[in-house]
Amino acid sequence: MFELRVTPGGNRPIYRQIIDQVRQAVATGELAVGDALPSVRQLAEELVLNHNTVAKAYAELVREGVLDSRHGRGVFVAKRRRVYSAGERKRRLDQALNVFLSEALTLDYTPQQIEEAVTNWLDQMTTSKAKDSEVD
Amino acid sequence: MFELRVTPGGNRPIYRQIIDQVRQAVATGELAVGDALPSVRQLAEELVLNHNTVAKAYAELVREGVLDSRHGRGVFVAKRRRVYSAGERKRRLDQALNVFLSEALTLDYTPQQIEEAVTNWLDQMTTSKAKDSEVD
DNA sequence: TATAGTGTACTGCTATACGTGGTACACATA
DNA sequence: TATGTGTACCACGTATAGCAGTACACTATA
Repeated sequence: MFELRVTPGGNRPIYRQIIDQVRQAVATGELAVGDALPSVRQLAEELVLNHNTVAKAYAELVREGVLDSRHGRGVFVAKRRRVYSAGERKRRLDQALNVFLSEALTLDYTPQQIEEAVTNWLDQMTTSKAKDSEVD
Repeated sequence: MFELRVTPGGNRPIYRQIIDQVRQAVATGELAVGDALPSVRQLAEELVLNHNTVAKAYAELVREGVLDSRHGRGVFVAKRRRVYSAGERKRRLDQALNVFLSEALTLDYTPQQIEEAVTNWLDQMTTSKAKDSEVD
């Protein structure tokens, strides 16, 4: 079962935390294509949040192509699809990478340690569930 | 010479962009220990910003241990030092890594492509200038 | 000593983001 | 018909981002 945890008052906004965790769950295969997510109000009640906050997170995930929403039915994990142009896609990766590496290097981790951490996480995230991902 | 570029109205706050770029410049060695940074007002004028915005970015970098500020003299690249406990340090790395990987995987990059991108950037960032970093 | 440049700390103001609370409507399903 | 769904509002309070201006203490240099 898909579990979500959230910490209000953290450095990261609540709806962002939801986005991060859903992204990760989809990436690892913990949530498979077609799986239903908890309804807006149900998840809001679980996490003691306002339903608008949950809806905001879901809406962004739909915009990103991670989720599909069907009016009156619920929200579901979407079939993999590209929502950004090639340039925009690369631009977003570069920015994310730049932010991450600057942070890691500032924390005084060595390049070796960083590469190792990345590899470990990727292994951990992708070996848990088999996934078929065809990419150009 | 150390150059900075900033885009207002972007998804990332201006003072954050300054922080990111200074972090990166220090990490790559483009800015060496002891180097002076542009003064608060000078940089503010260059970037057409308020000096408070620059001061805010510098203040955070001082808090992180990246910069030293000497009253009446200026701000300088600090000698490497740890400002976080071991636990906090790891916690921050994990969060940064989680955010980055979720983003990259959502963008539909494969683990192989991600590892390659990380390696390339680290090479590019660290081969430009030699750095001595002793880590436990 | 006087002056200029430095970091720092305020106050006030505007705009935006975040989150809550409530209401309402259209859709789907049993 | 009744219930649960996504979605779209509005109002409100709080926090963050950024600008503008002012002020003060420090440092260096003429």
